[in-house]
Amino acid sequence: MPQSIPTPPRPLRDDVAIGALHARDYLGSLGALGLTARLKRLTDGLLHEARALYDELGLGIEPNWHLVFLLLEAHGALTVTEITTALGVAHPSVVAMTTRMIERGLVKPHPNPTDARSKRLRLTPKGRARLAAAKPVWEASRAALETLMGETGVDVLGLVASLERALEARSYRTRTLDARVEET
Amino acid sequence: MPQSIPTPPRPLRDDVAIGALHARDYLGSLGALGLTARLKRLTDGLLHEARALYDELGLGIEPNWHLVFLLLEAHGALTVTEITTALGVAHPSVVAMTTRMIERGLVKPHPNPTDARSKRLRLTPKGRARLAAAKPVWEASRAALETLMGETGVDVLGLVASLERALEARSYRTRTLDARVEET
DNA sequence: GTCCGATGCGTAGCCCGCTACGTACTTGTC
DNA sequence: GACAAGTACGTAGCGGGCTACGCATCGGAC
Repeated sequence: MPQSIPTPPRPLRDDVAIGALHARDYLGSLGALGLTARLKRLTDGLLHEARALYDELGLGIEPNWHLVFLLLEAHGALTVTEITTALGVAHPSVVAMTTRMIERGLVKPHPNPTDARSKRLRLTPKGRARLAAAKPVWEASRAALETLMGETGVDVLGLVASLERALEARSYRTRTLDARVEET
Repeated sequence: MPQSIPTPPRPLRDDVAIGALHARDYLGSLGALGLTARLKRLTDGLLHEARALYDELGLGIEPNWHLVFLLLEAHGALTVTEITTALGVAHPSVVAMTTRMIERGLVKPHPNPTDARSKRLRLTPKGRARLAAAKPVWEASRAALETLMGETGVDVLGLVASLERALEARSYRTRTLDARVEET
């Protein structure tokens, strides 16, 4: 039987400061209840650190453009929809990224001869230069992440893949609703 | 030796559509390079699903308020700073959350007799009612997450904790910079 | 050829996280 | 008591994600 949601341990007097509450301690004490918050903190932290690092190194790009760069390098020219399906995000997110990449002259839209609705995006010379400058950093980042994962002694990539698969098979929403019914 | 960043497999003709690229396949093929993006997708997905679920059930709260509710329930009244340190996020994020909770009448600020700069936040009756209504859902969510984690056969919470510890000891930024130097 | 549903892209609007900065109020020190 | 340094909170501004909606174009059915 899983531990239930913690109830007030001992309601302190309201005019008295609580003792030092530390994030890792508090979130950790919640078990699965704090999991999503911790994961969000973790991934947001990685993103923000990456952004700071990119600025520091003067890469002139956003960390999130990473995959778009690699995709365009590998395939020459892609439409917004193609990028969207490859990355598995909502298309407005891709539009937002590519729009800014276009504004900065890293990517250029070319009319699509066979379909006037879409346009193919291609890296500009400047975009290719930024990509080349960023690659060593990505390579270092990859090495750092592999070391980090190695330290944990867990197949992190495999775990992420199995979580993706599990949630694709049965969504978090469904799982929660089902668990709710069973309780009743 | 780790695999390096994939180079264009076979640059397609630009006016030709690429084959079906699927998110899980593409991101998975990148190994560690796609890890942060996949984690972000995963956690954002959980957040958005939770939001939709809360709306569907008419809870009238945001998923992220979860921890603030539990914290206030357990400690009666807390300042913004106390919540900030407990959750381990930047204080403007907490301000944003609590401001909206106050606007919706779930939380009420009380002047702090010993320090005019700060104010203590306390749940209102309405806030306590929302909390009570949400608890069963959190309980179901916890059960669902525990089952999900169990399916993976990995100690997910332990893994997250060890990642947090490892990154706290040596930041992602530092790790990447160091890996960069070693390459040179 | 015409019409209607499907598709591609863009915008609007909401919430999340962060850093940088401003403004009170406290506190420590001379 | 006065002043500097530190602290608590709030705001501004930037980037990220998503859903809902609008508009033009495509494509298949008739």
